[in-house]
Amino acid sequence: MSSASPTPLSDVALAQLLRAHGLRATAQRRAIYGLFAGTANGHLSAEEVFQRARAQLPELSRATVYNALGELAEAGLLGVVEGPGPRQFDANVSPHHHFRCRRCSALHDIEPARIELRLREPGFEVEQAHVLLEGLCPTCAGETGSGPPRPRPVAS
Amino acid sequence: MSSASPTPLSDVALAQLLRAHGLRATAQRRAIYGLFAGTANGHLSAEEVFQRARAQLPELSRATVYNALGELAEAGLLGVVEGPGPRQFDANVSPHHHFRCRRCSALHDIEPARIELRLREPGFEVEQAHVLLEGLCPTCAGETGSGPPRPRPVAS
DNA sequence: CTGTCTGCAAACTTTTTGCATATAG
DNA sequence: CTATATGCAAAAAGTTTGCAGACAG
Repeated sequence: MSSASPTPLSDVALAQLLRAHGLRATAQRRAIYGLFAGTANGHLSAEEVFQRARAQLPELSRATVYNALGELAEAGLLGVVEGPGPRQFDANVSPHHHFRCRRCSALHDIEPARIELRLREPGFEVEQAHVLLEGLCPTCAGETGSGPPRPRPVAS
Repeated sequence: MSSASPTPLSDVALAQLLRAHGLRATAQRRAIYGLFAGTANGHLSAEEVFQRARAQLPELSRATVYNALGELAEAGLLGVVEGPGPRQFDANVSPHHHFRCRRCSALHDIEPARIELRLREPGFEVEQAHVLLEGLCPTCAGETGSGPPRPRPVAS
């Protein structure tokens, strides 16, 4: 979780990806989307994107960040995670779920294949499901409450 | 869904409920919580609460509404639903899930019993699950795309 | 009475918008 | 060259806060 950036994706590749999705490959969009390509399954808020991207493009404005993120999300290149606090944008576009540990506060990605979900309610046509599970992760479940509860700050 | 208000709850009952939860039974809180008691499983935003409650208490201010809603939620009398757009407060405190129709934007409550959910991931101890389903509700699924797609603004 | 709650207004955070300029294709 | 994207700044939307006065208990 510390520095897993398995897909540094070249500027050229970024540009091609953007254009393949009907977006002009501007420097701003390349920088912004590049952040996600280099952040594995990281979740970033608009403000975080703004701060990081501005390191490369000091002229960058928030409006552009919001525009770009919205366009990237609409193009299907980014996922959006709503919740308490600011909207989070997610490099992981493939549908997936989350597990939050009530002890260490870590947020784990859960692959859809790992979850068995069925709605027994006639008439409703389910197209997508967002599941947030809460409880104890393997690590914290192992430490049988003997250790002190670690309220890990925020991390991800 | 139109006017199911099975529990009009008297002012006295409201006051007792509030005090039972450690909150002073002020006129504002009675009016605000009364809205929910009369709204079955309705979801209301802070602004909607403000508008409706002000009908009874013209002096009511937004700050008080936000304060009261926060206190009611913290006291366990209201649930909070985060999502796109404003925070929604929920009269239904018992754990349950939601289904949002992508056509009419309505938010339906789904009882936990209606959902079959299992995590096939060893080590994780699930204690709670929050499921948000998206798709077509019975009404919109019935209108087989023949009717014009109604991107109903916001309504709820 | 006393501590909590309210109303007001202002600040704050997050996101959107209008318009002139810059740039991708 | 032309349509689209950017930057700036201001506004909109949602929420929180500080403080003097009001009210529940």
